[in-house]
This record gives sequence, C-alpha cells and structure tokens, in this order.
Amino acid sequence: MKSLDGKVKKEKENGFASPQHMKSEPEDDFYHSPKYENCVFYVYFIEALRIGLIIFLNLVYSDFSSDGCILLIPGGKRRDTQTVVKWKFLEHKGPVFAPPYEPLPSNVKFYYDGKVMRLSPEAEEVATFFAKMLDHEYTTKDIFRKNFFKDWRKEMTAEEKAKITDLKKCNFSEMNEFFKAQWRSDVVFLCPEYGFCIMDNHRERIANFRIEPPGLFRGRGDHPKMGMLKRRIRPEDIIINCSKDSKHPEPPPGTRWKEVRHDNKVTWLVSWTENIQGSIKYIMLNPSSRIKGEKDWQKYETARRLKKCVDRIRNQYREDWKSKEMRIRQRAVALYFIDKLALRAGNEKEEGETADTVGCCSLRVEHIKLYPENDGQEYVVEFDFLGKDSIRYYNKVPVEKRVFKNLQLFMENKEPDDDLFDRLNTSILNKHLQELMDGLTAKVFRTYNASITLQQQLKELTNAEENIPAKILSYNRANRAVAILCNHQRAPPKTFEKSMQNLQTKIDAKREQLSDAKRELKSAKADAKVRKDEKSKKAVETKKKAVQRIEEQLMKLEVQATDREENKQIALGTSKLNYLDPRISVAWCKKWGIPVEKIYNKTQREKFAWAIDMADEDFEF
DNA sequence: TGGAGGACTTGGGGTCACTATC
DNA sequence: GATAGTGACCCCAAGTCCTCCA
Repeated sequence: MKSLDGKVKKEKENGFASPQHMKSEPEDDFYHSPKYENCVFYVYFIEALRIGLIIFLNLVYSDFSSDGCILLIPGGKRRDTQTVVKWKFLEHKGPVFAPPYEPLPSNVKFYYDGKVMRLSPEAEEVATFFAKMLDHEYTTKDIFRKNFFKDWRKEMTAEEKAKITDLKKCNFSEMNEFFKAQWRSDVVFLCPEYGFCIMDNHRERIANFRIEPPGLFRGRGDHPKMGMLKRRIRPEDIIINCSKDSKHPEPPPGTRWKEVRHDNKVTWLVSWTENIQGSIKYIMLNPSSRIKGEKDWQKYETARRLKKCVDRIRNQYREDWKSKEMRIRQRAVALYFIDKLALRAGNEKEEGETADTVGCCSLRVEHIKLYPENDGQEYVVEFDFLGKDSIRYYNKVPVEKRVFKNLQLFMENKEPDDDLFDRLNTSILNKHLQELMDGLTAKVFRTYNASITLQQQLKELTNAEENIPAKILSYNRANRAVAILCNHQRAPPKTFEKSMQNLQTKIDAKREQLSDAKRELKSAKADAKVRKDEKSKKAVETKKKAVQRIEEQLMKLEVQATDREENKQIALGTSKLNYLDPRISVAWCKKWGIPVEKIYNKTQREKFAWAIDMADEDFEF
C-alpha cells in the first residue's frame, strides 16, 4: 500500500483543503444533521457508560484515518501514516434477516394440469417466488423458465418431482393474486436500531442492513443464470466484521455466525457468499458516511489531477499511434476511445457465466464498422455493442486518420468474434496509466470527462438574464450532455406518452388563458384612455400583472415539457451521483443564487454534504 | 506473472409514499 | 376520498480495480 506522505504533501502543494466535515469535531444533534461530524455521546447517553469510555479515549488519542486520505488529529493537525486502517472502532447490531417462509393459506391453491395440488413447504416457497413474478417479462423468457424449473425440482419431494414435469402445466395465478392483495409488512421501524452503527465515534447510517431475501435471480440482458434460485441466507453464512472491543452483534437464538472478524482495513460490516455467481455480498455504510464521503472526495481529486496532465497524456497516445509495436498502438487507440468516448475499461469475463457484454478492451471485431466516408465525414467508426447491464452503445464517430488506419490493421485477418485489441487487457492498460500519473486508471477518464463537460456546458448554457426555472433547464441540459457522453440510458417511463399529453393539454389551456388575459388588458387600456380616471388606470395595472403571471406560468410549463421530452430516454441520476464533481454544481448554485435544493434532493444533499461545505462560487474543477 | 478472489463503485429498474387533481 | 402521476429511495446486479498467492 502506498504511503500517504506523498499524497498529503501533494495536496498541500495543490492547495486542497481537507473538507470541513472530515475533521473530527463532534457536534450536537447529529441525528438530524446533514453533516456527519456529530458525536454519538449526546444521544446514547444511557449506553454511554460503556461506550463513552471508548469514545473518550478515541477523541483524545486517536485520529480518524482512512485509506489514502488526509488524516486529522484533534486540533486539526495533519498526520501521515503508513497503515491502511479504515476505522478504529466499529460497532453494529448485525444484519436483519428475511422473515421465515409462511406457508400459504389453504384457500390459495396451486394447480397442475388443471387439478389442485398441495405442495410441500419447500417446493411451495420456491413456487411463490415464480408466482410473485408472473406479471414480469422474465417469466416468459425461456432461459428463466428453464433455470427456475430445474432449481424448483431440486426442492420438490420425490412424489412432486414425479408428478410435476412440465412448467407449462403449472398454474400459479391464485398465488399471484394472493400476493398482489397482500399488505406489505413494514420493517422501516427497525431502522433506528439496525440502520445505524458506530464508527470512530460517529453514528453512521448503514446503506443495506437487510440481508437479501431468497428469490429468483434476475440477471440482466441475456444472462444465462436468470431464474435460478437465490437461496435463503442463514446466520451460519454470515461473517460479522466489528471491533474486538465492541459489543458484538448476537446471532438469532439457537444459531451462530459463520465467523466474527475484526478487520479494520475494510469498510464492510457484514458479508456472505451468494450461491448464483459465488460472489461476496456486503453490508456497508450509506453514501453520507464519512468513510464514503472521503473516498468520493478523493475520486474527484484524482480526476482533477488528471486535468493537469491530460494534454501530455493525449500527446503521448497520439505519438503511440505510430509505434512500431502493435501492443503499444492498440493501447494508444483504446485509450483514445476511453478518453474521447468515455468508454468503460472492459474487463475480461468468464464466458457463459454472465451476459455477453463488453467494454473498450474487450471489444470484438464484430462491434465496430469502418467507413472511409460516411454522410460527408471522413474516417467514421460505427460502434454497436452491449455495454454494462446490456445497455446498447450505438455511436457513429469520425476519428483521426491514424486511428482509422490502425483499426483497419487490428481487424486484418480476424474473424468477427475475435478481440479487436488482442494485445491488450485492462490490467496492461491500467499499469501503463499508473506510469503516466499516480492513481490513474481507465475509470478516472470517465470521471474527468464527465465533470469537465458539466463545467464547460454550464458556462456555455447559463444565461445571466434568465430566471431560475430557465437556469435549471440549462443545468439539466448540461447534466444531459454528460449522461449522453456516458451512455446512461433508461427505458422511457410507461406513462410517458400520457403524461406528455396531459402536460400539453395544460399548456394549451394556459395559452388560451393568456390570450384571454391579453384581450382583457387591451380593452382595459382602451377604457382607461376614454375615462382617464384612477380606477381604470388601476384596472389596467391589475390586468397587466395578470398577463405577466400567466406568461410566467406558461413559460414554466413549456420549460417542463421541453425538459421532459429531452429526458425521455436519458437517465440523469447516475452521472449526477457518480461522475459529476458535486462542487461544480454547488459553485454554480452559489454563483447564480439557485437554491441547492433545486439541484440535489435530500439524499443527494446528505451524500454531498462535504461539497456543499467546501465549494464556494469560484470553485473550478 | 497471471488468475482468482475480494472490496468497492456504478447502474437501471422496481416500489413506495407523497402530492396534485378531480 | 379516490385516483393518477411523480420523485425518492431501495434493491441488488454488474461493473472496475486491487491484492494475494501459487
């Protein structure tokens, strides 16, 4: 692990201040505070007899260290460390398990081949997973049905297995109706108890304190494992991570944890291994927590460092297009795509285990087409592939001649399903990037290009003369430019057409209202001209104000319609949450007097509390 | 050195609760 | 009070990148 010395030094040189909230300065009322530097001492007064001592010792003697972050000790003095300690003290209540299966009431029947059939509890539970999804497209997909049926049969008794041999003959509709009508039990009240933990004196919100319930795996795209049974997680599957000196969470009576460990070099509280892919799942802290906030801040600082050397890197990869070595040319062309098109790195994937999706390094020959000329443009590359979450990436872009020629070279004598960059993978690329800049990986380009685009677009689109709704439209347009760059798509909402129609009706009505109001104003003016008295003058003023008000309302509606239409298939949330340095948005709000609530909702404000604290209107990414 | 596993971020969709409208 | 529409929040899958070990 890298020493933090260099980082701290660099940050000092660059003039980065540590965000205010990252300092360890306990305040009261942390429970409702958007900041999270509040001490638990005040709220947990009763429990504090025991915890208090630890808190006190922590406050006095410890710093709050985090991997790669500036460390502060009480008094604000920075201290560097070699360790990768992420927390000093961690206490939590453990996870909340999915409620046990309750057999269906006897009036809810399952039919096989038109006849009522009573299922064993094990088989019935798995059947209910399918029944609950009956209205979903998944249950019409062959792979889903095949996987489900195979796993369902494993839960059946020998008798059931012999009888139930064809999924088509199964009728789950009564079960489906039953679940639709059922009142959903509310576990929100568990939140204050299980939804929080104590980490380094701070009461922190936990992101996902509930264990994922059993069900059918919903893989995306053409996932070969969709429909498989996600088994129930039991205490014996759970690894608890907490402080040695904390009050360990208790497993449910009569059970035990798989393991209790005290690893303060990781940030998770609970983990278990899921049975579909064999991957590990975690319970971690909410994005508003200090540990996540620091990481987020670091991410944007790395992207800002890239800004300083991006020209050098671009010059270098342009040079590398001419390299004698194929691997260097491939690396340089791939990097050009990552930089220009904000493509993801594209790790290798195990064939047949997941949906067939690719990123830059894993592009295949079949994913691009080359056009020496297309629609009056030279050297056009057409990309068409499925990216993360099987979202289609389609783009036709003119590229530089050397890139085009190189691509022709890379594609020579290859089959459509051969790798385009056969001498490259993400670890080779990232190793190279690491040499160009400390901490640089392919992902950083996406963050950098997203943030810099937002900043540029905001400068370009914001008009000082415009009112707040128009400025917010500009913001959304800038956000949209980033979402398009990053290919963040969404399925148009089901109610989209209808709601657009309703909005249009409102606009039409408002227009009519406006023309009525104008007509009234005109006649009031004429009246005032004849009568020349105070009363009629006043009437003119009133009518004028009415026209103005309606004009504003109409504009608001029109802006709303434009915004919604332009947003039909674009998802803004992902870029806002993960790629755009929040300080750009905060600075923009401050500069133009826009309430930050118009840009960020409550959750987002909590996540970006550090940026709201830090950024003034002059902030430059 | 490279492959596997682990830790963490990113991502779209689903659900729910709140608000507006009738 | 019922209903429709919507945004916020939750869920958990699917990525990226790092570490560890043979």
